[in-house]
Amino acid sequence: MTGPDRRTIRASATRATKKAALLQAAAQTFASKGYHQTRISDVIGCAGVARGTFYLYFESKTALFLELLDLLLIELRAAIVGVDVTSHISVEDQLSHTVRNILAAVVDNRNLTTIVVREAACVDAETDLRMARFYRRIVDYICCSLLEGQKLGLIAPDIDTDVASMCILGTFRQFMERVARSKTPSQMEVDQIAREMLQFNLGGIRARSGTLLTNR
Amino acid sequence: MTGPDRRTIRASATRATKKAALLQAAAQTFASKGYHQTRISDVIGCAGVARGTFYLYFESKTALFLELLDLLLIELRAAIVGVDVTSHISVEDQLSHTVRNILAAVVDNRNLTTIVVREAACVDAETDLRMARFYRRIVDYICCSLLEGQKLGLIAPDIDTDVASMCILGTFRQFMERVARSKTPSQMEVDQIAREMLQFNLGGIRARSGTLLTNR
Amino acid sequence: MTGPDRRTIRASATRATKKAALLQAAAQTFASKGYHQTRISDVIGCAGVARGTFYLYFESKTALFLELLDLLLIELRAAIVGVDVTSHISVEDQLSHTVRNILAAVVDNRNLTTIVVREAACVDAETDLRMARFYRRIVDYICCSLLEGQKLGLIAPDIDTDVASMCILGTFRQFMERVARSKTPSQMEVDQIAREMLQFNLGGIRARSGTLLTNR
Amino acid sequence: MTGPDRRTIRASATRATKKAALLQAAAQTFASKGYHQTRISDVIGCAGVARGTFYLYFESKTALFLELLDLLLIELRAAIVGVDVTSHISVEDQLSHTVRNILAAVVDNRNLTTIVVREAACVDAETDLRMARFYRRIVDYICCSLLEGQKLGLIAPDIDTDVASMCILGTFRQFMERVARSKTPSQMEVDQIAREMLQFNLGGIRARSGTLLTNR
DNA sequence: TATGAATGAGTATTCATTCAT
DNA sequence: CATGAATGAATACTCATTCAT
Repeated sequence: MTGPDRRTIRASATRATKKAALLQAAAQTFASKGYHQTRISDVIGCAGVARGTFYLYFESKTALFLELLDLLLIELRAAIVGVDVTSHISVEDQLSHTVRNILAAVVDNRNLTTIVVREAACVDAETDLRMARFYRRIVDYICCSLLEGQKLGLIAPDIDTDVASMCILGTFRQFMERVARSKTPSQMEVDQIAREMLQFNLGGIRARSGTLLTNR
Repeated sequence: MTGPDRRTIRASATRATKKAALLQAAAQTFASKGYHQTRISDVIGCAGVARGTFYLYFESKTALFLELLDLLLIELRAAIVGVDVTSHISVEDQLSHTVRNILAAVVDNRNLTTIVVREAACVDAETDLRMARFYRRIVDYICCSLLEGQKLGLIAPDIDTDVASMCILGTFRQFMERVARSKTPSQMEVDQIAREMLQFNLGGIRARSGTLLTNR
Repeated sequence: MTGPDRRTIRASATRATKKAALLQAAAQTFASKGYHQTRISDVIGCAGVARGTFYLYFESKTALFLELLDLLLIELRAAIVGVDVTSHISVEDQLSHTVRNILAAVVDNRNLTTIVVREAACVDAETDLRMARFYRRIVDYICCSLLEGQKLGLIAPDIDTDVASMCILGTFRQFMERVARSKTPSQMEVDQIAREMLQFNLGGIRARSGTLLTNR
Repeated sequence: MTGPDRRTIRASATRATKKAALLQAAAQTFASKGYHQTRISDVIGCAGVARGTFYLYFESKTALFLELLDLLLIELRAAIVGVDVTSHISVEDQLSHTVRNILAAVVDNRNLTTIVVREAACVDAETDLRMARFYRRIVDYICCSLLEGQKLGLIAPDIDTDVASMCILGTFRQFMERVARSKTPSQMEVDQIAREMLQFNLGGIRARSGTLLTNR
């Protein structure tokens, strides 16, 4: 009676486990050896799974990469929370929270970040496209937010929102790069970076009245 | 007949020509198809050179990539001119000039930029290392400059120079990414971007007195 | 509940059904895609049976083919009825009947014919052997019949029975080939072919008195 | 001066040699082990050539098969010579010559015949198509010839040329099958078979006046 | 019996590199 | 210097078969 149910449950549990194991193994191997240097053997060896089994869960090596890519992009999207100007929480605090979220997502997915930062563009036309689309959307989103801010009088009207959004994205990507390359930063470091990155970007979109730097 | 000199000259002329042709061909092909999708056949076909000849000029496909990488890094290094605080030209004007230089170098070497931005990290341990080193040096350089600025009282002392330099590099890299992906921007666009990027970054390292953005 | 008998019966009924379904599915798939292009998945998918179940009924893919092969060979053997010279029915009428039988068997088993004609020789050493043996027996049988006919004075003694039997088999095999390749011929067409094929073969073993064809 | 010429000559000689060696090796291996059981390793091992070299001369294993197939078909086509009714040589002698030619071509290309007879239909859609087309053309050719013969009064008008041409082709194909399966027949045997096969087929298209066989 | 997830041996093809000419 | 035919190591993917449930 409980036979089939149990079997089904166990089976699907195994299924989930196997796929997770493969994703985990791939994340590790891709991150340490790079996509092109990684052989299917490496992944299945690391996951403790037979060769054929791999293709039970993934159509191809590329498809596997794509799933990993999506995993990170989903995390990042989730971390990006828009600002609610009607909220009683100050915009800066909201932004502070979002920045911390994003940096945390990057740090928490160090392997994925490494993979994405280093190889998303050179695995495949598809992965390249997906990354480009992702970043374009982010830039567009930031740009729209800035324009909105200008309308609301929160941001100086003489800011080139196009360039500013590009710069802001750049600062975040450089952080991703840094995480991908250095050892995982401590929570304290991340907090400090979040704070300073936010300040830097806020400064970047602040009104350009007068020059701060002068050599006389 | 007229002696070895002439032959040598002609030969070395040809030599230079062939190598240049191969580099040019590789830059094009790598930029359009990507390093891993590019076959030696593609390069020699495009350069009009025989297969064996390729290996007279380059040790390997990787070595070829490395040379291209260096070409761009040299250009970029050349474009980066430090600020002379004793000069009669204002710091901001000097910076403005440098930024314009850098952006121009990027735009002028669009193919190389594309290649480097997309693949430097996933060709090889060596290329990866070289890129990392290059960017690390830049960050260090910026960081030192900022510290210097703080010492001179040009930059607010509460700036985290570490994070700020990371952000600044990020803004430049995002521009490289943009050039790699979009059509070549016009001179006017580049000028506008240079101006705004500089302002953004200057804003980022400006004293954080009071918040600019507030929703009350 | 009502005892083991019923269950057994039902089970064996299912057994017969499943096996028949698999044979049927295989006949179709092999005929349309060819043995080597057909995957076990295709067969079980078409038969609506689980993968493991397949191996309850057939030892291997080859064994399945062998069973299909046998099905056709049995049909063909059944269709071949020897001539009874003591019968009151004329030899030609008996032959006519047999030819019609054979052609009908071929047409009625179009899928099997297609498979056997096209692939029996290249599936396996075993299938190849079995086909060769089958055809050799047929040739031997025809040959013996012809020798018998010669002894009885029904067939001219100057006929090379070896070659003639080869030719006769050839005409039948060409018909099999034709059925395998074209659409199923109508009953009328088959009858016409049977009549003409018999006449052709009878003509082939007729006494070679004089040449029929002459260009003077 | 004679440098490049010689090299070219030698090179092309080697080229021709290598390709011929591969074709020869493939003919042997395919004939003895069958197309599907033959590995590229078998062919290159037998030809004494490196793996990559194989693909210098053939696009794929299938393409190799196709070339072998064409080799036989060309030989066979060349062996088929039409009858010239205005010639001073009797039609029967002309036919006799052609039949001998065809059988000789089959025997001389025993390996190819074996391959084609056994596998042409199950290698590929393309090979299958090519074989079908070849045989269809032959049948059509025979059929047209028979119709011509009927017009000229050389062949009885009550012959179904469609069926007769099918039968005739069948006799030849059965000979091919026989050569593919048995040891190479001696010249004498082939001559005998040619003579008898011709007589058989001539008998098949002779006027059906009266029955030869009768059991009373 | 029935199932279908797991297995892993098996192979055609690619392509960077070499080297005889 | 120049050539391009030859090389062969390297690898993703398939699919018949098994076996735990």
